[in-house]
Formats: sequence, C-alpha cells, structure tokens
Amino acid sequence: MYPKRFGKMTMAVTIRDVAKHLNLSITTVSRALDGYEDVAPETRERVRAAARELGYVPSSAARNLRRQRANIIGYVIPASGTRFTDPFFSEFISGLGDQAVSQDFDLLISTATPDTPAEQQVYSRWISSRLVDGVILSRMRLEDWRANHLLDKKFPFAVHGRTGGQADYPFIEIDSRSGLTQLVKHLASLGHRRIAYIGAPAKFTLQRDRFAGYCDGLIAENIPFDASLVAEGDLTRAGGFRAAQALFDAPHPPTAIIGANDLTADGVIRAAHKRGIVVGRELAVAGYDGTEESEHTQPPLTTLRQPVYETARNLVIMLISLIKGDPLLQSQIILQPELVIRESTGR
Amino acid sequence: MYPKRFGKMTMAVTIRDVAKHLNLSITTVSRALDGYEDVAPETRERVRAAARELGYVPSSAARNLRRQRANIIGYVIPASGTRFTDPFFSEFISGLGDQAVSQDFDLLISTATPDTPAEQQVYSRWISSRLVDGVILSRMRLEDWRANHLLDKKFPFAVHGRTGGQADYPFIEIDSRSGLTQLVKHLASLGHRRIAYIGAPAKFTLQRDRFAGYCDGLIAENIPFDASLVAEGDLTRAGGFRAAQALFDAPHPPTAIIGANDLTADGVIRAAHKRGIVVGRELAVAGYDGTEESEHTQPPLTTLRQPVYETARNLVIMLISLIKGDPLLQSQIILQPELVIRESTGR
DNA sequence: ATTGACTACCAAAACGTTTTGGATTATTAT
DNA sequence: ATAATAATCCAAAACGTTTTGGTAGTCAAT
Repeated sequence: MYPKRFGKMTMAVTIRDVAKHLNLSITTVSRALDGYEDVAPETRERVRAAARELGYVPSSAARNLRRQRANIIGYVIPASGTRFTDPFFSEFISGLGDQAVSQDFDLLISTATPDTPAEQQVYSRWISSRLVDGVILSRMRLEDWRANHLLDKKFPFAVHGRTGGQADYPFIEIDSRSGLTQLVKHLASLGHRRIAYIGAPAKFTLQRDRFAGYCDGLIAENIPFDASLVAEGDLTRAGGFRAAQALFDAPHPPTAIIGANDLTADGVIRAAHKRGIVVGRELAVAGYDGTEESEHTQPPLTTLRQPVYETARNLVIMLISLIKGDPLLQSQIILQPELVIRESTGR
Repeated sequence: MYPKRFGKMTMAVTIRDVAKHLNLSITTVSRALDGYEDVAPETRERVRAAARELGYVPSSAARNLRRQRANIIGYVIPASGTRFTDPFFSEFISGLGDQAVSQDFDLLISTATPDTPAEQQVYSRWISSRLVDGVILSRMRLEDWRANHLLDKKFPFAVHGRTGGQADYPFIEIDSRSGLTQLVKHLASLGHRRIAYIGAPAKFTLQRDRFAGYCDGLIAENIPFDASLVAEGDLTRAGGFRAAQALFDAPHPPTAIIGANDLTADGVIRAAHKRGIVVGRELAVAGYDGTEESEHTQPPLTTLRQPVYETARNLVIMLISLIKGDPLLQSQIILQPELVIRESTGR
C-alpha cells in the first residue's frame, strides 16, 4: 500500500565519527567547533572541513542534556476553540520566531483557553520537563497564576502587558490607558458626546487599563459617565457584533463606539452595516491594536497602533538575556501607542 | 536595578531522588511510571504518589537522548516579511498544535520566506540536529526541494497539497481543480461570461490545479479562454488589490473575478469598493479557503471551503504514525472542497 | 640545566533517562 | 523435596554531547 520509502533512517553521524576520521579526540573536535582558543588554527580548519564533509551536526538532545539548556522558548496562544482569530497573534508569533532564530533559539507553540486545566498543563509540562528554557506571556490577567507560579519556580519569563499588582518581572507594556484617553479626546473634538466603550472581560489587565483610559478621557472632556454606554465584549469579532447590537437598541444610542481591540471594532462595523448605519458618517468606530487588518475594514479603522512585531522581538531579547543570566539593559519598558486616524471616525 | 528574583533555579528533582526516597532502584521507578507490567501494583502506586509529591517530571533532554526521539514535530510558516497574514495559517497551526498535544507531541514553529537560504537552514538545522522527529509541509511548489530532500534523508513528513510529479509520501490534498470548475459553472449559471482569475505564482502546485480547474470550467461552459482575464497575484490582499485594478482598467473588464484564495478575493473587493463598484451587484467576486474571515468581508464572500483545521489534525496523525513506524491506514487522501455561496456573487 | 609560561591536545566524568539481561524470592507442579 | 514457573526488582550499559582537569611538548628566560 504505502511505499516503503520511510525505512530506517540512516544512523546519524556523531562527534565520535568525526574524531575517528581525523584521529583526534572528541574533546578537540567539540572544542574546535565551538571556537575555543586552545585548538590550533590548522586543526580547527581540518575539523570544520571534516564536519561539513561528513554532515555532522551535534545532537540537540545530547547537547541539551549536558548543557542543561534546550535553547527553546515557549509561547502559549490564548485560543478560544479551534482557532486563534486575532491577527495580533500572527504578528506577535512572527516577531517571537524571528528574534529567537536570530539568537539560536527555537520557538515552541501551543494553544490553550485561558484559565483552564489545559493551560496549566501545558505550562507545567514545559517547565518541569525542562523542555523550554523560558516562556513569553501575553494577555495577562489581573490575578495571573502564571506570573506567580513562574516567579515562584524562578523560571525565566517575559510578559507583554502585566498583571494587576506590582510587577517583579521583565515586561513591555503599552500605555493603553493614556492611549484611550487620547482617543476619547479625539472623538470629543469631533463633537461626540455619547461615546460608548465595548470592553473585555474584567479579569484582563488590558480591560482595567483601557477602561480607565476611557474614563479619564470622559473626565477630561467633561462628559458625564453613562453606564449604559459601557458593554462587555470578549475581544472577538462576534463579541463586538453582539455588544454593538445591544447598544443600537438602547434608548439613547451612542454616536461613537470604541472597541477594546480591532477585532471588537470590526464586529461593531459589521453590526452597523447590517442595520444600514453608515460608519464614519452616522457612527464613529475606533479600535485598538493597529494590526494590518485594521486598514482593510470598510471603512478603514481608526485605531491605536502598538508595535506588535517589535515588542515581540524585544521580549525575546529580554527573555534570552534572562535565560543566559546576562544583565538586562532594560527590564520594564512602557511604550506609547500611536493614534491612527482613518475614515471610520469620519473626517 | 532589576530585582533578583531570577536567581539560580532550584535544582530539578530527578528520578534518582524519587528512587532514593522510596529505597527503590531507578529502574523500577522508571518502569513503574511508564506502566510496565513487571512492577507490583502496590509499588506502582507508591511510586506514583512519591513522584507527584516530589514533583518529579522526567527530563525531556535525557529522555530524548536515550529514546532517540524528541516527540516534537516542526512546521515552517511561509511568511513574507514580518508577518504571516493569511488566517489560513492560524487555523492550520491550531489544528497541528491541538492534535500534537493530544498525542504527547509538541509543535515547533518557525517562519521563512519560501525558496530562500533561510528556509533551507531552518529545515536542515531541525533535521540534522534531530530537534524534531518529523515535519509538516504546506503550500507546496511543483518542484519542491523539501519533499525531495526529506525523501532522500528518509525523514518523516506529511504534506498539505502535493508537489508536481508523483507523490511518494503521505499527503492530504483538496481537489481544488474540480472545486474551481464547480465555481466557474456556478458563475456561468448566474449569466457571467467574462470570468477573470487572479492566480498565484506559477511555481505553486495550487496555482497549477486551480488554474486548470478554471480552464476546465470555461470549457464546460463553452466560454472561450481569454488571456487578458488571467492575472497573477501573490496570495495576499495587496496582490489581489493590484491585480483587480489592472483588470478594471482593461478594455473589456470582467463581470466576475475569482481569487486563488480568500485573501486575494478580499483584495479584489477592496479595489472594487475603491472604484465605487458594488460587489455582488455589478461585480461578482469569489475566493478559495473558506476561513472564518470570508464571512466577514463586505459583502460576505462566496468561496470554496476546505476543512483546514481537520486537515491539519489528520496530517499530524499521519505524521506521528510515520514517526512511530505504525502502519498508516490511509496515506494519500483527497477531499472535495465545499462551494459556499454568499452575497459577493449576488443572488 | 632548571624553571615558567605557553600551546595543543586528551581521558574521563557528568548530564538523567530507558533498556537489557539477569537475580532473587515466592508460588506452583511434579 | 525438587524443579519449573511466575512475580518483582535491579545493576549496568548506553544515548552523544560538553566540561573539567589535566598531560606532553616547545620555547624563552634565568
């Protein structure tokens, strides 16, 4: 039935083969390839040539065992069901992978729904089997068992955002609070007074910050807070869609809606479209994230752009320093998001 | 500066610790935990309890070295620059990861632009260091060095789609050729005679198949082939956008446009929108893939849906059988895509 | 001639498992 | 009572590296 091309794999060539081939000790071969100074230049060249010729590459398992390090970092994508829909993660993962590779690390990926046993299992398996040397955390919760657990185990990690309390770990945070304030001010400057906010579940740090920023903006503009203009989404398009419908049905619907992320905002746009509400003209919509997709909504979405790719790269740099025990230049970075004004908030 | 919470990690607990704690040999501990029959039920329980109590988890490096297997599969995302924009990959990766975990494997991810030295490097590093036990391939080229190379090394792999010639490896293919024919027929049944096709670069197998299906459809409907209605995209939104603009500018513009994937089709929709062309009324647009995003274009996109998530899972099942040397039930699977008719092709 | 410093190499230990091939004791069949 | 069988357990080897703590040789300075 199935062709027998996948027979036994040809036994891999080991360092011993190289050594034998050159009449050298495996020590010398190892040190030659690792670039130690105590091997003659001529020998080093012979070793390099032989290694290439024989196709020798060190066994990662053996190396990991001896070095007590895997040169792998892990990242668990917060998924909801059979997919992770947020383009945020595509970009984030690209950044993690690219930087990791450039520092001779690899990236291990898993998906898990936040705060489930499955999530705990992934992390604890990775950590206690020492399969990964460190992990990247994102979409933090106010009380996040992950941060506590990792601190407790003294296991290296770096986070995007942060938890509720004091942050005794390296992180890169985008100051979404002041970003949202800026956004509210911008909407107010366009004449909006009934500005709604569709947030995320309260347990997420980003919700605390963005909601606070929203409130700050209202205060700054002397707009009274109206609880009926605040809805809870779930950071998905569907969540935004549902929440928007409810807002439209309210006695005093908003003239502007801010989504906690671009996906939510896109859901709002779709809900508006379904009702025949013209976004950008009858209703202003804005999001948060500024991934590429936000350019391609109809109309293009006003949003707060955060540098996802670069942040991911920097997190990996921080994490690998941590793993290697190198000193961190900066361990707690706070960046400002950039307000990108597009047609969805009108002219 | 940086708090000293990441000091030395507490030395991990090894199998030796467990053995000493119970006055047993490490052999027995190992075999008890692995569920061998030659250990007394009572002893097995004691071992299990002690392992849990002490928090023992086998070192993956040591286990991999001894077993000569990593229990890791690899997947290289074909990225173009700083991100992979296609939601296809989000879903694909979720499928890979979920199935892998359920079989006690992990998923290693990297990104690389197709046919670059970087791509070669990733694969050869993974393979020759035996960091992964097998790889999943996707978006195949007609002449694909990857398949040849892996066959040559007798390294396990499974592919989504296939290469140009004979396929001496396990794969799951979606019959996109007949899918496209079906789509063309549907458009013809709506009265369209000028049906354009925006393809992918010729080197991709999917382009050969989908283009052939397009031609089949024209023939079946007695529509003469018109080279001016065929454009080359690059499977991105931007590519679809550009190609559509060119088609609009042609002397005899099409009344329907098929994109080689949903992303391309979405680019077409955007280009149409920019020109004030009403999609679904003045122009029919259709895509291929049927990822969730296709429901959320404006208007929703007619497309050929392939079961991305399930395919990914099945590929992993096949790959792991291969790795373990188990017989494959099915090794070459061909599925039919499902035509999903939505508003973008009008009523 | 002796010492010291330097260069180029290497044997052996260690990393933490799994697996092989028994060894020991208890049980059953003769 | 003895032999055969079954039930448990274990010592030691092996997986392929890196690292430690050297050794032997050369050269220069005393």
